[in-house]
This record gives sequence, C-alpha cells and structure tokens, in this order.
Amino acid sequence: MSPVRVRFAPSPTGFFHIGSARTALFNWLYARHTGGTFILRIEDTDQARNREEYLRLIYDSLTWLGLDWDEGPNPDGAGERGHFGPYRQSQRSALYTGYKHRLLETGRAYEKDGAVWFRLLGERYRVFDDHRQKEVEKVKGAPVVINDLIRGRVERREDEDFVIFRSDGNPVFHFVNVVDDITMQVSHVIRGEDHLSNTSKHVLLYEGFGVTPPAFAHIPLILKSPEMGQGKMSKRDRGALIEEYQQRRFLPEALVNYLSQLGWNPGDDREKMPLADIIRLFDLPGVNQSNARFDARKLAHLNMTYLLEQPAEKFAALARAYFTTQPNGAAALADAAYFQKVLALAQPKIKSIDELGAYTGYFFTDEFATDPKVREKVMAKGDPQARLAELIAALPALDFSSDIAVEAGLKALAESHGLGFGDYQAVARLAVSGTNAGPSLTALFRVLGQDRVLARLQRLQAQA
RNA sequence: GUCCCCAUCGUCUAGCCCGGUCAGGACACCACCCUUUCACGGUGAGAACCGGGGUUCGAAUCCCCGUGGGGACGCCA
Repeated sequence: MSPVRVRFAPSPTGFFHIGSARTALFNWLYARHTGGTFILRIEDTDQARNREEYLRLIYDSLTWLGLDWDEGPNPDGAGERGHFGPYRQSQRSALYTGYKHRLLETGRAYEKDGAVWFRLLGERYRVFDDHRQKEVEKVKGAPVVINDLIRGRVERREDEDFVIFRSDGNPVFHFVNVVDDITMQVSHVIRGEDHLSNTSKHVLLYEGFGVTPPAFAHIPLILKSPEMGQGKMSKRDRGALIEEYQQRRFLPEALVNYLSQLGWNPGDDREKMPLADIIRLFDLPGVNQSNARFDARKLAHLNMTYLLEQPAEKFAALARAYFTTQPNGAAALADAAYFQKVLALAQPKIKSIDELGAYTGYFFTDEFATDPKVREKVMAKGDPQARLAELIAALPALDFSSDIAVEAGLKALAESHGLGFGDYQAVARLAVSGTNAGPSLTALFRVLGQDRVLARLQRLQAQA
C-alpha cells in the first residue's frame, strides 16, 4: 500500500476558524494514526483577498493547537521543508502552466473569452438556467462516481464546462487543488462536506490528466449552536475563531479533545481522553456522516476538567502569562508567594484561565467592586453591624497561622456570642471580597492576612 | 429552482453495517447529598429512535416515499 500523505490546504483570506481547525485536526490525526505525512499547503491564488497576516495566523493557530506539519512552509515563515514544494500556490505557477498545456494539447481544455475552460465529454445542448436566469450550454455525459470513505458511493453528474484559468491568467481553485494533490502525491483528501459537490469536477480533472484520483473523505460540517441560529458556523459567529480560545487561554489540548469528538468518537463512552489515545483510535470510517452543532458549554466543561488536573507550576505559568496581558496584572504578579497562594484557591474553581481576573481581583487591590445585590441582601438579614463589630473586636487576637486556626478562632467567636459560624460568614465575605461566591471564608482570611481583613471589615462598617 | 449529503434526548453521541438487550454515556437543566459561600464531586429525575408505507415472527437497525436540516450550483477558496 502506498504511504499515506494528507494535506491541509487553507487559503489566507480570513481568520482561522473552528471548522478549518477541525479539518486540519482530522488530517493530522489520520497522518499520525497511519504514520503518514501531514502536509501544509497554502492556497493563495486569490490575490485580491490574500493577506500576509492571515498566513501568520494559520501558522500560529496550527502551532498553538499542536498540529505540526511534516512538509510545508516553516512555522516562522522563513523557507520551507519537504521535497514536493514549493508549498505556496503563488509560487507554483510554472507547474500549473505545464499542466494547462497538457490539457490544451489533448483537447480537454480550450480558450474562450480569454479564459481556459475544461471540456466535458458528451452530447451538448442549450437550456435556460433558472438559478442564473440565462441560457447556458450543458453537456450530457456519464455521471462521476465517488467512493467516499465516509459517505460511501456518491454519484454526481457534472454538466457544464468550467473555467480552469481565469482571463487574468491565474488558475482557479479546482485546477490548482488537483494539480497540487497529484504532484504532492496526496493519497487521501480529507475535507469538509461543502467540497463534496466540487469533487466531481476534481475527479474529472484527474481523469483528464490520466491520473487515478486519491481517496476522498468528506467530513461533516460544524453548525451553529441552536441559540446562535441556523446554518453552518461562519467566521462571524461568536466562538467561531481559534484566536478567541487562544486569547481566552483555553488549553489547546482541551480544544483538540473537544474538536476531535465533533463528528468522531472512539466507539465507547470515553470523551475526555489523552491525545495519544485519540491518535491510536482515530480512523476515517469512524467519522460520522451528520453535521454537528457547536456547544460552547461542553467545551468549557472539558477545559475545566483539564485545568483541574494541571500541576500547580503549569497552572501558575498559565496564570502569569494571563496576568501579564491584563491592565492591572502587575499588581497580581508583584508578590510571587502571595500570588501562588491565591492561585491555589482559584484553580479548582474556574472554567478557563480568563476567569482568573474576575475570580481573584479583590486579592490584588483594595479598590474592588462590591456586588450591590449581594450587599443589599446581606445587610438586610440578621444584625450584620453587630457581627461586624464583633469580628473587628476579635480580629487582633485571631490566629492566622493556618486554615484550622482561623476556623477555630471564628468558631470560638461565634460560640461566645451564642451564634453559629454561618451568622458571620456572609457579612465577612462581603467585606473582604465584595461578593458571595469564592473560596472558603477561612482560606479567604488566611490568604488575605490579618491587616487586609481588618481594614476591609472596618471599611464596610464605616460605609454601612 | 437543480444537484448532492444527512436524520437517536435541547446539544454531542453509543447502538445501525451483522434486525430480537428497560435505547447507554456526556454537556445543559432540575432535585437531593456533600459543603459554614460558590464551585467541584456524588445520587437521582425529566428528556430521543422525524412521519408514512413496506420486508420480517420481530425494525432505531433493511427498502421506498414524504418531511425536515445542511451543503453546492463564481473567471472565490
């Protein structure tokens, strides 16, 4: 059997979105599963829309996801690797011209209106096209049969000659795609189902060149989640761009894990699984045929489970990188030991790194916001002023050496007034953090320290 | 409009190929437990075979027709 060679062939005409990422992932997984080669090819034949920054984004996104390519431009953009290059279509024009002449010479292509057209074989007739509202020439030829690895046998009839070189002299997608796959010896074309109806053109082109087509595998599309509306996910949809997850500092392994299971599954109940297992179990016949809707909540949940199991040092590194980019991040990073203690409280509670700012804000500044609703509720119940006064009176003598000590001290305080711990909790929490959610009160006290806690209790007392 | 693909809980899906298990898991939602808050975790509940015809002793599973969803119909990729 010939070696597996697959490619991901994005065009740098826009942001890198979730659907592209999954197509790249499935190609990459298949290459790694089979011990084959993963090629990155840049389809930059649309000169009007290509942008250098989008190219950079492709490299960065793939690298961030951990989808390394064996052949293609180097990730830093300088030079390339592999023996089938160049890997940017804009640099392959001589090759395309050669292949164009082959078709011209055999009569499978002809010039018209300054463009070059691929000639279909069969009986010709003219008919009015409803969709385009004009009369066109059609060809009645044999249907093209595609034996798709995921869809099975698909039959489609191509009935019109189509342009392979524009009148501006540039080749079009269908043509370069096929020529590149031939010359790069691509064995399996794994791409979105939106290309299924293009495939008949491609197969015809292969036949025109006298080349056996590669195997095709058309994967299902990613649709918008129900609350986002109908149709396939587009670049404009919230959560559709890889960049967003990168900025929100999702763990790439969580995103890869989630994406791998959108249209594929290991055949059992496992969902969270190490990449090595995904690679081992992934195969084309296991890919689903129906489109999948993107579920941001499930992704967030998966990210949380990954976050939970990160070693403290790794979590700290992620947190540092995050705070470095935050407006008030310097304050958080000022005291490394204190920072570490705060992170220990936050790690088991957040779903993604970007929640860190909101979750830990009051640890790093005294000017934190107080939730007005929480405040109203807390101050309306029981006798918060009395509890505050008791807390303030007891605080100088409170032992802050450990959670246990803080807890014992607070319990003793409560008992001395014939009350329970719970009678102090809400108001104390409001005073030190401005909210009603967060780490345990004892941890909150201990990490914040005696001075901060006292000052914040007094401040609330004065305000109320 | 024409062509192509698809169809199991709200969502991702197992089961389908090789008909016969209370149609299983996960996310979300709800309840309870754990918890001195909020989460996490645990337990439990509700929740699906799109409809109609066949084939068969028996259909989520095989076939056909509807319906619904998606995609493609560019000198874009």
